[in-house]
Amino acid sequence: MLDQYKQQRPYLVALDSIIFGFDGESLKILLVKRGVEEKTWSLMGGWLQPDESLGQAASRILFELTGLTNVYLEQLHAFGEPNRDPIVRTVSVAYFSLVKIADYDSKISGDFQAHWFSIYDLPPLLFDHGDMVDLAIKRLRYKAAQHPIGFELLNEKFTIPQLKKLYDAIYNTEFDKRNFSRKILSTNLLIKLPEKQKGFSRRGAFFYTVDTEKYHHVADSFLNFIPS
Amino acid sequence: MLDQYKQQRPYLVALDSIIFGFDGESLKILLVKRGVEEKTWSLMGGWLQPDESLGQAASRILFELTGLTNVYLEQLHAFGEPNRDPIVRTVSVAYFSLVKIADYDSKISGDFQAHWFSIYDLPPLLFDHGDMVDLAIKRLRYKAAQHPIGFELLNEKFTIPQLKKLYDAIYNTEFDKRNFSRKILSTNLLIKLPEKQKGFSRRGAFFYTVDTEKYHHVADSFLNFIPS
DNA sequence: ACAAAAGTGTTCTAGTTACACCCATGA
DNA sequence: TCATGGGTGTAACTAGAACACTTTTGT
Repeated sequence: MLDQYKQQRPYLVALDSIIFGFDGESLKILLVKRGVEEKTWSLMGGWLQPDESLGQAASRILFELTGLTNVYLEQLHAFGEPNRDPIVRTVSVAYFSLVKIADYDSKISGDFQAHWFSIYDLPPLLFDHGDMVDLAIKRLRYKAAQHPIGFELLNEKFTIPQLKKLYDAIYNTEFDKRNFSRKILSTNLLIKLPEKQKGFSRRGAFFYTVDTEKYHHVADSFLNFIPS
Repeated sequence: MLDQYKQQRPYLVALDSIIFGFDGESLKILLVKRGVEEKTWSLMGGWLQPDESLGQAASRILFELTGLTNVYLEQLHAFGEPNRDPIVRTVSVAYFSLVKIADYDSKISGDFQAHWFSIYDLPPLLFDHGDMVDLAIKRLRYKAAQHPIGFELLNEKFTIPQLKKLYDAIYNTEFDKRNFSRKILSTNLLIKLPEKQKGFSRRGAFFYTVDTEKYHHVADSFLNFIPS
């Protein structure tokens, strides 16, 4: 190995994931109580292994703790304050993830205590995980305003009122349902299904599904997605 | 140290900066030829030291190589493919920086060969630095569309035509000067100075300067900043 | 007086907002 | 039949796009 490399100090590299879910009413984050600090809630996290990329590591850790695969996962920010982990200096790369809460299997996390918390009512968090969450919420709002990523938090089939509730929850406001549905439908990203949702309202709302073809194709070209 | 930590492998952590500058005509990036790979152009980079945060390290490295302080520096993305550096596994956190090209002192980089390249005419780059640059350009476009960060690339005093040329260069297009100046001035972020630029055109264009007070205040609240 | 860049105004269009009533259905 | 949530239309306003002529001044 070259001198230039030998002189350098290595550091532990961790991955932490902010996992967003939506239960139909409010926007939630999945937190766990784990190892070192059993008394404090923290994000789901783990260590980078020698044979994997950062994204692969985040994805693996998410799978190990939740059983979920094929979820929306995006790098958020690297955190590296010298003392962010008081035991050993660790650089943590935070990811944020959007999951379909119904697909999450709570048995998987096994020895961990895991719980979904409303983003408006979070407990104190380990290390700088609170900063990570704050940034993730900001990023979600920023991003969801311009790209229709909200679908990632809903089931395959969903209704317009459900989607509106999700956006209401993300922005902690109430959008106008007429403008909302007009704007959403004008993207032409939704396919109306013949079935209606039963049981929730008397009339029942039509189910829609995402035109995944178009969705992935245009995913990068959106601006100004929030309705009034 | 706890077992959980001991079992983990540490990695080298590097910082690499994509440094944007604008010479009045085209948008440029500062590249160097350095140590290991003397034949290949690369981004300015260095190693994370034990006592500094990621941002501090990026800032220090930028200073050491360019003499610049107080520049716009923003974290871009962490890159961690297992073999991105074929010699030793290294995680690199990329930053992007906007500097006033006139302030850059080429003598500082000393033993390094350093050169400004047009973003539309870049040489092959070391490791995954090409990916970093691509992402940085994308981010600059995305960001400059919504936040008036363009000022960071110009001198204290600048003219509207200069600012338009900068935006033309960023987006590789030509904006309409009437719409451009209307939109820029409508932000109320510019203060018109009594002096005119001499020597470039016969008539001379008025200088403006940024109302830094307002600028920093509203920096986070901009959307839809690109004129037609 | 002319060349070269600076500066400025208007019309048209498209998108956003605000707002209220009828519909379908199960109980 | 009535209560509940689902679904839709229109008018006013605002922002963006397209477009051309006049002004200043050094040579």
